Amino acid sequence: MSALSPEAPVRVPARDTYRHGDLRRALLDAGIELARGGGPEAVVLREATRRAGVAPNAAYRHFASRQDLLEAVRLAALSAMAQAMEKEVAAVRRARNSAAYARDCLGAVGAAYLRFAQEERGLFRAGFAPAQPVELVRPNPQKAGPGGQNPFELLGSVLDRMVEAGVLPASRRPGAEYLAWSAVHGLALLVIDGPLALMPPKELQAMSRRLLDMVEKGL
Amino acid sequence: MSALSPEAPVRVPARDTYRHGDLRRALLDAGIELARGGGPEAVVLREATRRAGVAPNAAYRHFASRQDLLEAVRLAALSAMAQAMEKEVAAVRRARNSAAYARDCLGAVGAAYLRFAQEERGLFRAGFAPAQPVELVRPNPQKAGPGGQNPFELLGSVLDRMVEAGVLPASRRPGAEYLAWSAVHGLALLVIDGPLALMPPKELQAMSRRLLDMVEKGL
DNA sequence: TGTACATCAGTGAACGCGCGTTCACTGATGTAC
DNA sequence: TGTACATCAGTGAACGCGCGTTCACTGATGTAC
Repeated sequence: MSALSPEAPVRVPARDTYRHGDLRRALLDAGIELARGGGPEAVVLREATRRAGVAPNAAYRHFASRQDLLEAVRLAALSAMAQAMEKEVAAVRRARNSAAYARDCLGAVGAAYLRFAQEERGLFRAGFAPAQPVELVRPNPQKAGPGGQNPFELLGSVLDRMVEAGVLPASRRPGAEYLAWSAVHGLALLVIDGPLALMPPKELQAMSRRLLDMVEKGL
Repeated sequence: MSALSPEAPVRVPARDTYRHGDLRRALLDAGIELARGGGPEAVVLREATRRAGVAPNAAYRHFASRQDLLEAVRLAALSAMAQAMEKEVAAVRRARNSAAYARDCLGAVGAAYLRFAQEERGLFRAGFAPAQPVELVRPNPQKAGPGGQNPFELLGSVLDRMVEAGVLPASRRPGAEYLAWSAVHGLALLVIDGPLALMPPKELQAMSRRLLDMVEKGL
């Protein structure tokens, strides 16, 4: 990944004026790229300004602190994740009965989550960099996908659909998102940071399917 | 936690000689205490030497680098965790039939894992600080509990017991530890770093039980 | 339509920080004779 | 039992590092008259 290489070509915007244009966006983009390459701890203010071709302190016109920039990156990461999930759910074919469809949607959400964790390891980690924990579950347009739902809400919708389709007893619905989330989140972390990092992709695929199966059956 | 407070009383060993005695042990203990208070990133070489009452570079007689110290702390953390798990499993009463007993043991392993994560948040995080991912699953006496098994092996033993008791079909045994681990690990992380941090302990308890239930049913 | 002026996005230089790590050293310990 | 000497655990001083952040500034922009 070029974001990781020390001599990565810095994209200097070649300004005609010393006014940047949209420095906030440029810093955020740089921050996202940094997170993509090295997770939350790679989001370094000075490096972001370097990539934007600007003096280090210029960042303070747009972000109150390094933490503030990181927070913006976090929201962007969650939004990207929501987008990936929406896309995967949208691709589920509606042909069969509603029960099977609802189940497939849950599978799609889980699979998208796991895929995102693997393909965007750095962003995934940045998305869960501890800030104030309250917010993660509340609606927030900044971390939503195109459909306006954040990852957590997307999972909730899919579970609702399962209740409607009669696949999930309504009595078991409350809190079910935490159970499903736990299982998938745990696997994601064991894969990207932990002992499953070396498992061949084939087996990993199978493991993911088994896990989603377990969740569905166990919910 | 006093380890976090900046003016924590530094325990100076009051050496009679300038020879320390067991500096390696003292540095390791300091490192563990640091991790306990602030997770892996709080394991700072200089601070460890400060707490041991020794010059910063003295650490290099016993650890090749900061990373090396952190690694030792990681093994200690996993060992502490194994110990907690062993204790909890040992406390399960054997009275009832073997099937119920096997199931209870799995519950005990999971519950101990979750409790350790909550009560020893920093150590827990240090235990999973990414190093070389291979090792986590292989036997290693340094991360074992008194019984000689590391956390992963403990989980495996309990699952074996379930197969013997006829609670878990043998065909589903291979890889089952990853499924169970994923679920519990995910919940642990959502609780200590994530959105479940604010959930009242009562509800958390219930959530844990539901999760372990899901695992057992879904395996 | 032209000018004066407030606004504010960026500059340049500097700060203090604590970190990990290296160097050449000193002085206690244990062993060989 | 006493002495010479190798060993090696700790010292003291210093290094370069990149970081986040603050200061007083400069110069382009947009607005009011």
